[in-house]
Amino acid sequence: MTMDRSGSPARGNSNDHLRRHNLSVILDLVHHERGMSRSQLTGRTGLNRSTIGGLVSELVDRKLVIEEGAQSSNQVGRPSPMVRPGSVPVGIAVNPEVDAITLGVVGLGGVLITTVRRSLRSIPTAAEAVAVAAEMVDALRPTLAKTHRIVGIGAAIPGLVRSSDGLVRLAPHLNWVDEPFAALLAKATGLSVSAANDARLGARGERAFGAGRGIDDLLYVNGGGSGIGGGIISAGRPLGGEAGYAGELGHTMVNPGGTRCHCGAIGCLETEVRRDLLLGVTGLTPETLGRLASELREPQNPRVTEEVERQVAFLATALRTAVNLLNPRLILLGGFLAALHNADRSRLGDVGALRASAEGLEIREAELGNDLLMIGAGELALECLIADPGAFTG
Amino acid sequence: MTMDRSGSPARGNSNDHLRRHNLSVILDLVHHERGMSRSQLTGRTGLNRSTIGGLVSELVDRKLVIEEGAQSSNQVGRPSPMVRPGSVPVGIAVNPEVDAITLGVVGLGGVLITTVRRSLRSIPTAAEAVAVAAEMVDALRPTLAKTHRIVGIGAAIPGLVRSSDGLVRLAPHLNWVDEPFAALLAKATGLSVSAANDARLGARGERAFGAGRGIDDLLYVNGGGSGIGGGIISAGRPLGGEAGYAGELGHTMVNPGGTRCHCGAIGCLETEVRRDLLLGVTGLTPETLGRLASELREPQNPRVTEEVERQVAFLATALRTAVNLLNPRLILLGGFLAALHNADRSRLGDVGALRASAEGLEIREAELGNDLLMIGAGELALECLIADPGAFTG
DNA sequence: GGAGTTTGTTGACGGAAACAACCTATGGGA
DNA sequence: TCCCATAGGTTGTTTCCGTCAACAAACTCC
Repeated sequence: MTMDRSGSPARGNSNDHLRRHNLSVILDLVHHERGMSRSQLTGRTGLNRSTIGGLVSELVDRKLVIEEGAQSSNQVGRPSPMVRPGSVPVGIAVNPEVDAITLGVVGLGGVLITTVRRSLRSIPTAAEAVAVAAEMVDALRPTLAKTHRIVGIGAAIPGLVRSSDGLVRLAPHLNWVDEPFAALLAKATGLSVSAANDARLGARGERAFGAGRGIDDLLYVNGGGSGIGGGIISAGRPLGGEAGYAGELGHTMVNPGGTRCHCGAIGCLETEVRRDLLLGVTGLTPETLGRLASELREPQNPRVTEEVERQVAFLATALRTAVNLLNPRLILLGGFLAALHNADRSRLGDVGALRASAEGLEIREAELGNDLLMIGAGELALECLIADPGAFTG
Repeated sequence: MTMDRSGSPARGNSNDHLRRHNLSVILDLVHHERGMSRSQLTGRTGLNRSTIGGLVSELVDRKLVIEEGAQSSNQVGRPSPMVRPGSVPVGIAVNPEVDAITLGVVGLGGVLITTVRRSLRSIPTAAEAVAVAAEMVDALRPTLAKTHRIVGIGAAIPGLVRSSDGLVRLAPHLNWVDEPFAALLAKATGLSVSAANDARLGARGERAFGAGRGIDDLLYVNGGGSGIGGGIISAGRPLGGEAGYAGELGHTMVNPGGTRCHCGAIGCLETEVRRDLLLGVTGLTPETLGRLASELREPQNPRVTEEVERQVAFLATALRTAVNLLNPRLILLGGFLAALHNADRSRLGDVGALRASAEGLEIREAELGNDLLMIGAGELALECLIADPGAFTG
């Protein structure tokens, strides 16, 4: 509405923005809490209850929320009806990987409605991935059309993604360099597409609906077969940095005498702390990955203990640096890092950061598991809806 | 600014907040740009010119801004009057150090009006520092009372400060542990006091009025006689983390074979990159510090070159980690780190971060020099005024 | 069943900004 | 010098939105 010619965003607020903001705040609360009573909404927003009434009924008209009959709540006074996320608007999550493309349909409240996975014979080019994803979206459309409306697409990419336009700068394992994935997918589907790094979206997912709920400053670190990624939430917001590349904890230097990383540096966290080394000493394979946590916790072999200690020490070093730099309240570990943490909680319990920075710190394992990327990417897809519910008409 | 808090506090916005927000936006623009014409204000805020007229005249009435006669501006059309920061409201900056306490009077627009420094014979306890600072404030009061009004106090502390209440958790060189400095000073002066780490305020100062103007993602790193501190600005906001301790870049691990740091870890940046070592090889003393930059740039002695190379390599390692983690657009180096940078720009020109993260990166020297802490702390003192100009009456 | 409590509903009220005219002020270029 | 483009001032109207107060509804406890 109020666009600005000088580049920087307009910062004034008109009456129009006020309503939009309030609608957004309410929808955001209902979405993230998966339902709140009207009286809770008045308490949380500080708005008058008649105002809440008006705003909620607008959201109901737009089919963004539904009102349920009041529940018996053992409290005196008139019971307040529950406002729950509506099921009409959905976002589509897309996650291209080396051997498959996964799609998810995600509704408000972080509900993963459907997941579809298509295996691939070879590593897809960006164009191929777009074609397959678009085809999968088209296949979903007839079913969805009956009861849902697609708001947009969020893509979780295993690589560096420029946030401004969804350009994939580098996805090493897909062999993508400077591929305009989001733009291509938008053109192929006619939907608005946002893309971001998978670990960054993992952080969003855990913060919104996982182990990081309600925590404003957290760090999510994920260990996968191809490396270590991270995502930072600061003051309740995802921290992207200048272009969206922030969070690359895997390239923290932890061992100057280590091996050279594909990034050019030596002794990065992800060259020292590696899943394949753990699989090697435990005799597991990517197929039997599920047993990794228990094998590490009850090692059958001194070499396992040794390797766990080695990797945990490096992980602790990297986390120490991150804690000193970011002062998070919570660190969430995902993938094989969760297994490492599980195996040696004592060592990771105190990473040795500055006492003040560390004293409020908790280190836990991520919660959302396999659904995490779908939920995080869905969050990205639904973001613009929540920012401006007024633009949506069910 | 005051609008979006994604935490639990009330997040709704009433009509009242709207006016407050708009006043705040305008005052913020005028403050940080040190003056804008009314037509520029309409452009930047997107508000109607009659609205701007009303808001500006309220700010004029409150003596927060003044309007100057229009300037001749090579443009056709009626010239627009300049709106400049008013000189009435001032903040007081306080900086306790081991050998002195410095006070500054800072006005809107980041103008440092006065500086007063009182030397100390010995390292002050917190109580002593509070007493001296309060005395100095009282000495300033009669003069200031004629033409100014004190809005509050901002303190720059060489240590870890809890942002919620200004408790100094640890200031190693002052030997302070858990001293409620802000609360004590507030009680002694009757003014509202905020406190923060000095490097964090340096980052704010440079971002507001120094080399970081207009840059939303930057990292400021300062090297002093007692160590290395840092401050992060992310998405235009100071990054504090859970309790305000974020930014401790000095404790990034850069050398596992290094010496033990007072923080307990080994090989921290600040144990390897040290001003005293540079002074040692150049034969300078803290008193002749001014010549450090030139001595490093034109080394008279191979040992200087060697030490510079050693330190620059460690600094580059720490910056690499920070760039990968934060993806800033700008790194500003202050103190002796600026001299190091000056001595070996080529090495620091590319710290070896991920290509995408590094490509938009610039490394420069800080600009504000001696006034930096005063300006940063003044910014802190004036913060609540700018957030809610309606509460101020000249 | 009545008292007390909490909450939704309704309509009047006031604040704030947009918008529309219309006029004035100022400076550049033809 | 005149005309035009830009910008501010003033006044009124319109629109939107949140608050407020009074009332109605629904539940608990005695």
